[in-house]
Amino acid sequence: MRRSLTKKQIIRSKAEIDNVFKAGKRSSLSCFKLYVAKNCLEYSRMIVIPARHYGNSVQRNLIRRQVKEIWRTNQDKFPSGLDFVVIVYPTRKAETTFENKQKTLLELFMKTIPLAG
RNA sequence: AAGGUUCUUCAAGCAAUCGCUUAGGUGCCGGCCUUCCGGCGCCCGAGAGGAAAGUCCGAGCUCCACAGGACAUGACGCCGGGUAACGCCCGGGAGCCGUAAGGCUACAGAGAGUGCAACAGAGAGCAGACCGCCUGCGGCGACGCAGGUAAGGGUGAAAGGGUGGGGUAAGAGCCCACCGGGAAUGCAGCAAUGCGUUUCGCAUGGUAAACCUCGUCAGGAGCAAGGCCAAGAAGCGUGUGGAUUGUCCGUCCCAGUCACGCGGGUAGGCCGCUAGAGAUUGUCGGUGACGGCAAUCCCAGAUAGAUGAUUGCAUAAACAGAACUCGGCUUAUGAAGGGCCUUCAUU
RNA sequence: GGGCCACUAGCUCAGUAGGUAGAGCAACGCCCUUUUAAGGCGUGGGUCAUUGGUUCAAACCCAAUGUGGCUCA
Repeated sequence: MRRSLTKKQIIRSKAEIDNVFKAGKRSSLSCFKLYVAKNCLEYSRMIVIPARHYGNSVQRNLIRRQVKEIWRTNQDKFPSGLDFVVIVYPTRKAETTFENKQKTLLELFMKTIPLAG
C-alpha cells in the first residue's frame, strides 16, 4: 500500500470539521486531543489544528508537518473510511523529540479507533 | 591585548530513502475522445526571508456613471542631488554629544497676529523694587518720608546681552576693550552658508511635537480591490434623490439595476496571480546615492495554506514562514570578516 | 491579507487649548446595632501599557514597541 498524503486526504471545509467535533469519539493524551468519526468515503482523511496561542507560525507549521508525517507513515495500520482531527495544545516541556511525539500519538490512535468502530 | 566605533558578507551544506506543491515533456482514461478542458501515473527541473514581521511611509495595479475649482483637513520643512515616488538614500552646511574614531538633530518663521507660563516671587511680557546701595529732609537714636539706582542678595525653568576696566553720590552700554547680536556691503560657493569690511551701544526673551504664517504635496477606497460561472434566497421600512472623503460651486447619472437601516440566502470554482521601476556578469560616467550600454537568464505561486522525517559525514545551534507586487523605514536576531579610534605592553 | 480602535487603583470608568490624578464598587479600621446587612466617619492602594523625544514641566503633544479587541467577501 502506498503511503502518500494527497490534498484529497485533508479535510477542507469548516462544516466537515464541525461534524467530526459533533459526532466523533474523542480522547486525549499528553498535549494531543483526537476526534475520530466515520465518513462515507473509501479513504481516510485528517487535519491538524494547533490550539489558539500555540507558539508562532513557524512552530505551528512544524507541529502540523510532524503530525501529518506520523499519520502518513502509519496509516496502513488504521482502518480506512475515518475522519481524524488532531488538536495540539502548547506543552510546558521545552522540547519533545519527534520520537516521543510518534510514540504518544500512536498510542492515542490505537486507543481511540476502536471507540469509533 | 582590552575597550569602543563603523562597514560588509552569510543565514550551514552534501548524499540516500519515504512524502508534499508546481513549470515543462510524455502515457492512459473521460468530456460534442481534432483543437481544448479535467482526472490518474511516469520522467526531468524548481520550491520561503533578511527581516517574509510591524503596517509606519511611498508607489504600481484595480474599482468608484470622471478626478474641475475654492475653502477646510492632513503630511512634510537647512541646501544641492538621486529616484517612478517618498517622511527614504547620497553629498554638503549649521548646532549639539564624545579624548577620538564617530554619532544625533520635526534644523522654515516668535522683528505678522492670538494664546500659554501652575507654585514661588516685589515683578512673567513693550517689566518691576522685597532686602539692599546712595542723596535730601525730619529725628538724640531706632527709624520714618521723598527721590535716584539696578551692581549685589533672594524667588523661579526663565528676571531684558556676557566678562573686565573706567566712571559715579550710588549705579547703569553712561563710556571703552574683547566676545555675542542687528543692519548695510564685498569676496568665495549653484545654494545652505563661510570669511571679511563698515556701522548701530543694541528693551522687544521662551514655547510653533499651542493656534497660526510661508512654501511643497495629497480625490477616495483597497486584491476580502475588481470581474466571471455555479448554487441558494424573502422581503420590509425610511429617504430636503444619488455619485464625486468634509462644505460650497461646478460636472455627471437618472426614478432604478439608487442610498441608508433591519431581516433572509450563499460562504464553492475560475480569472486577477506573477516577466518585473526583474536578476546576474561585464563595462562606462559620477566623491556618492545612482544612472547609461552590452550579454546571459526566467528564479515560489499555496488557498485550513506546499519545504517535513530518518540515517551518515566527530557536532548543528539565533530571530523567524510568502498570500497582488515593488522601493524604503522601524523592530527581533545568530555567526564571520575588514577599516578606524583610545588606553596599555613590547620592539 | 487589508482596515480601525483601546490600554488610568483589585473591578467599572472620569480626567484635554500640558501645571504635582479623582469618583463609584471592593479591601481595611472605627462608630451604630443583640448579631448581620444597610448607614456614618476615616485609611491605604497608581512606574497613568512600555521606551525614547519636545517642553521649565507630559496621563495629556510626537515617535517607536507591546498586549487586547472589532471589522471586511
